Amino acid sequence: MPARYLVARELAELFKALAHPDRIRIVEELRSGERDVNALAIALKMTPARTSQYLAVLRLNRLVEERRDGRHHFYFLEQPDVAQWIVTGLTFIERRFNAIDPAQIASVRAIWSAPADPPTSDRTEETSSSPQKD
Amino acid sequence: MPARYLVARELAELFKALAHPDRIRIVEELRSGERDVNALAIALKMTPARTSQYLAVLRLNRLVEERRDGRHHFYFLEQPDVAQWIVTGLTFIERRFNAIDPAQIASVRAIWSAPADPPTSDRTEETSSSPQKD
DNA sequence: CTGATATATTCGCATATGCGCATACAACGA
DNA sequence: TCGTTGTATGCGCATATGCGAATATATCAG
Repeated sequence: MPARYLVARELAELFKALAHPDRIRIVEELRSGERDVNALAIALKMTPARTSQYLAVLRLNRLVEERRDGRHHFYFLEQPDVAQWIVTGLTFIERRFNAIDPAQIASVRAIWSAPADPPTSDRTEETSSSPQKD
Repeated sequence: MPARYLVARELAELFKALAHPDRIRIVEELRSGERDVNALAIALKMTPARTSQYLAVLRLNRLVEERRDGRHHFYFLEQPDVAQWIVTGLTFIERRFNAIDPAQIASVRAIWSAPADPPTSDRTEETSSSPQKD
């Protein structure tokens, strides 16, 4: 079995794992440290169920790891470098359509490239009005 | 509309475009210069129809460009850096499963990282036994 | 220990998208 | 016109997605 094809297949799996906006945003969120499922769900405005499913996909691809503490399941980047790699990918979407203002990409690049924000010390119980730089 | 989500969506489109082994291999082939559809189809052991479809996906995502010369449609990387970026992605699949021998990844990395082979001067008419380092 | 609550995962189902294939169609050169 | 080259279309199938409900699992009160 040709090695090049095998490797291409695994690469394709990696790309598939990241081929969803919400999964990319999860990686983005985790740059600044571990989060539990609920905190992620709130930050990304998703249900815990979907959040958990996306995390499962990322976990299967060895992109995140789980740490349990009581009822909370904390997730963190298993390979933090992947975040920077994704940022590099912004280079290749700048020429895509005109759907995106280059200034928006620049601002997102700045956010991702900046030293990660420490996790806000919010309690996970707060269900709304968490500060977001969306 | 939150900029971060918009950008994440475009990134996800990029990942989707690359989320198939054959499309990755097309990028790989094009590292060494432009190829026409038939040459790619032969090298990748696919039908011209599928090859053309995959090229269309890559073209929509601004990863390849087309140059027509008579009956032949030549394709080449619009953003050659994307090949090196994909190679970097190999870093993140080395820990995936044990499906792949690390030595295989290393060899593929070497192939991709090496200065691209000049296109073999094969005629496109040869339908089999083209030299491959699979 | 029992029951109630908080947290996270899994399941079932409907819909959408991607894939592979075959085939029809279009563009070009001889 | 005829063969070559490439693209577009339609079909069957598999997989991904989104959502709500059901099911764990852990904590806590009594």
